[in-house]
Amino acid sequence: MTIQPVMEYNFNEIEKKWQQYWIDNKTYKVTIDPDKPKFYVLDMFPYPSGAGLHVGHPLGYIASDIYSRYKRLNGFNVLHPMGYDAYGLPAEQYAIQTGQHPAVTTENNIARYREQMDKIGFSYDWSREVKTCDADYYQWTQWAFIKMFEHYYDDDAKKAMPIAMLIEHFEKNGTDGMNAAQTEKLNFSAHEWKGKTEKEQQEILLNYRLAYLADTMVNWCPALGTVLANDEVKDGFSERGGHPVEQKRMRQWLLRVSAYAERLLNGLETIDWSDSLKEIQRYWIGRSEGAEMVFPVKDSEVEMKIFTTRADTVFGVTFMVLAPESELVQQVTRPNHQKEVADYLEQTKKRTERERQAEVKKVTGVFTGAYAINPLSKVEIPIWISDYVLAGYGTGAIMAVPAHDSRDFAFARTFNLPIPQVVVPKGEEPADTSAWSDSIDSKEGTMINSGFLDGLSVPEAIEKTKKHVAEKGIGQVKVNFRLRDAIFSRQRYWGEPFPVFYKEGMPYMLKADELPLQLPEVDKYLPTEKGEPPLARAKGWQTQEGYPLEVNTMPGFAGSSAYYLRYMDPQNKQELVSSEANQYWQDVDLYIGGTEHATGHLVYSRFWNKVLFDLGKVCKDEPFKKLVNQGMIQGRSNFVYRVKGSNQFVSLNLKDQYETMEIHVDVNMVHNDQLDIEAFRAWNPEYKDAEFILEDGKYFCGWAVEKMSKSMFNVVNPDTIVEQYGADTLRLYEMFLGPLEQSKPWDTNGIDGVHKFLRKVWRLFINKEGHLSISDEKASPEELKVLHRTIKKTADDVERFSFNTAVSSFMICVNDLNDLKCNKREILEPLLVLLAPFAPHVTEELWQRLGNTQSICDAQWPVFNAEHLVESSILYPVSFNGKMRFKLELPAGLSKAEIEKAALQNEQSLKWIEGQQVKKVIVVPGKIINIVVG
RNA sequence: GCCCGGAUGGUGGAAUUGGUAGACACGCAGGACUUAAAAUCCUGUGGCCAUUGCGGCCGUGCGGGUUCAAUUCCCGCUCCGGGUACCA
Repeated sequence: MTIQPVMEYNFNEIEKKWQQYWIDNKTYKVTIDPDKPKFYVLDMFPYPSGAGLHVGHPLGYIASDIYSRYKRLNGFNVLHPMGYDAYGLPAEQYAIQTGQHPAVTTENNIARYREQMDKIGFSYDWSREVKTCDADYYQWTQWAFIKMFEHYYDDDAKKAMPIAMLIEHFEKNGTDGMNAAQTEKLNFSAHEWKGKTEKEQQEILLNYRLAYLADTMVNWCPALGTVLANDEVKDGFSERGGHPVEQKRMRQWLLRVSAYAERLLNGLETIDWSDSLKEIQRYWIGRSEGAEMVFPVKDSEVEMKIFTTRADTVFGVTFMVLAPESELVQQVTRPNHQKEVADYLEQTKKRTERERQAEVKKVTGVFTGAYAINPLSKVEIPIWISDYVLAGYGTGAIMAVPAHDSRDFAFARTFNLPIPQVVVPKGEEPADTSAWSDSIDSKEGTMINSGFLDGLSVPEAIEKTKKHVAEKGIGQVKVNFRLRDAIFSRQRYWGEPFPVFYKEGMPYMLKADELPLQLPEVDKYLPTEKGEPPLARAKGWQTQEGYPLEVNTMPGFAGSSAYYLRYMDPQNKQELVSSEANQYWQDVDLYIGGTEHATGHLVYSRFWNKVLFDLGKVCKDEPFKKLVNQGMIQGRSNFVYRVKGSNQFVSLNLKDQYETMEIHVDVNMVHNDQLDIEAFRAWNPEYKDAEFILEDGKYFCGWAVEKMSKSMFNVVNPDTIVEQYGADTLRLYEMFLGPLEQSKPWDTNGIDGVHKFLRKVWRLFINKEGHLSISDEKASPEELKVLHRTIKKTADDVERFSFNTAVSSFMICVNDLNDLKCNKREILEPLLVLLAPFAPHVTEELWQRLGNTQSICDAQWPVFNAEHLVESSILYPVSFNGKMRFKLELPAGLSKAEIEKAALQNEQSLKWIEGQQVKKVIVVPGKIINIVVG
């Protein structure tokens, strides 16, 4: 590194100085101030991993920091906090391997994260820091869980209600007239309810509570020794670690997220998130409107209830299919088919989730020997069992329409079932289905072979069938959701303990004054010999009365579901957040984070918030008003080319002359794709005596975009950049790299450009001797135009999160001021304010040198004055047939006709018109002139 | 398979409502300053043709279309990235 002369821009010294100043003066501490409008800017808080921050993490933090500072300069009281999602699997895995307490490693990692963040100059109010593993914080996670246990969802009121009201209802009317979200449909009278034991009653109530215990099929990950939520599983493997996941039946805590499906869906209409993110959530929630229809089973009392979105195709049904797990399987199977069915069930049970995923195309199934009766056509149709029907969706049973559903089609072909066509696409004739290789689309077309529906269009037929079915009492219109309840138990140590104890095997909640229930110490972070979770190892893990405490812990998303509320009032000992603080800060105005949380955190926290909203604890139904996704920073790897069988390395453009091997090199010893040969020799003893075949005395490396990871040697640390170029350069460069939302590789090739820019800024103020050289002369119209153009552009760009173009506009401005040799205070002082959100350190320094005694954070955003941009003349591009040919300077304010006349009379136009006729002239005043000839 | 994004010079990218394609920056080439280097500054830089000046033609993944005018709108395709996957 070169040594900076004193008078030059010395970023190391400046940044240290101002970071200390901000701490000493509590510059970023924020309190409730009713005289100012609030603005809440939030980053998704990080999980503090052992690897520290790499250069990709701060991308969103820098963007949100710029926005926060910008809002503050515009007079807002800005809440901009940060904390840590401190519970998680990696710390626990590390603890299992090393025996070190996860609290210790987590604390170390947090310290490292903090140190790295501090070097970048963020404007976080650290006095509001939240760590999810602090008892002071997780007390409120436990509290919220108790509230969920104590409430159920009323489908009529469309909100959460106290469970006491449900009990009251049961005592008066039983289940009659009650409309609550539930796991299983129950029917009992008030008399029956009163006749039950407490244990039985408690079991029944679990069917309704928002937090409940139930036997369910869970995603069990043997390698991690725990269950996982749906969003933690990708393609049959755990998202963290990539271990296989299988289905297993277990008694677990769940959150009744599905009760809020409709509200979670509708809420999306009211918030400003990207369309793609909303689309992901819509799909995940998966609303579908259809009909529930009843098919009687022949020679039996049993009725099969099915769900379909295409009731109109009911005349095309040739068989029924039950999910293997369906309760009806036992009821309908005929004695002479018992063995085949039992064999099939055994066989499907053995197939893991992974195999089912991998063999989607493999069709399996078994006939039950029973027949159902089509309620419309009265035709008898066979009932089959197949694992392509899911127990968890709809009713676990379907009516199969093979001609118009590809899965039903494949099944019918495999088992030789009839395939009658019932919908004919527009402009086509009925076809011979035996010639088809797949089902045909039936979203549009005309009904055939469908009794009273014949000749109707698909939408007409759907309506008519629904009506018919409702009138005849065969079924009802029904809405189904794909969204599942969230499994909330983890068989792990490093998470929030449940505030739960057991009496006669039934769960009960601790009292509010018994919280927090602290995470106990254990001798090992492993399951017990009996296979119980690690907390079962804790000594005295029971209540004072001796009741055993829950041994599962909460999942990762528990702690992140309400942290944004805690930041509003982080030290409150009485409540999660006071109503005063909540009324003032309300909700998050801007949330920045990665799109990977689309189906996890961003669903759970919306759910959690809605529950608290229903309980009157928070004032907003939706927690995150606007959300911006930052793109991922990918790695950019560098390669050297070793000549095979030698210790010789050949530069990129000469490598084709040799037989070479591509080897990853650490990108930190490559600059602009040029290898630092000395660093390379020192990197690894193997390369100590390496020889090089150079181009023009330089060694050029090849490159590729890959994941940022240690093994590719392409991890870049923000601290390295800060040391070399300064935090202000890092901030500007990360923004300059491209649009915030776009994923892009980290590439330092352009960083010199932004660093050079900051030095140019410095020199506008400071002369070669290192003294302030500033003039109080009145600014020229030209200088004012440059400034005001930049004020407008910067504000517009920041408002629409186009930070890369904002940086460009600063560069243009500084280049222009350089050309004008401008060193006037009237111009340079406001310019500093514009730049302050992007480069807070250097602007503070120059601001102070200009004689200001207050931090630039509290300056005022300059007022834009359009008058300075008024032009007396306009340089018109003149096009012929749409092609720009020359430019014509005309006075501003001419009429269309005058502009047209001037353009046609111009000497240069004659050449382009020559020999042709002017057919038309288009004039857009202030923009363009287009002359059509031919 | 389905849904959503994207594709612009050697590179990152700009063009906000259909109106001058390539702003800004990197890299590269040449020059100034210097004993030399670094730093700094100046000039050029989409491709092809012409180069004596002017200039001309092509060009925003590919093929069509709408329009006076298309990177921008419409139709059909290719490739890349993300989400999701038996959801009836």
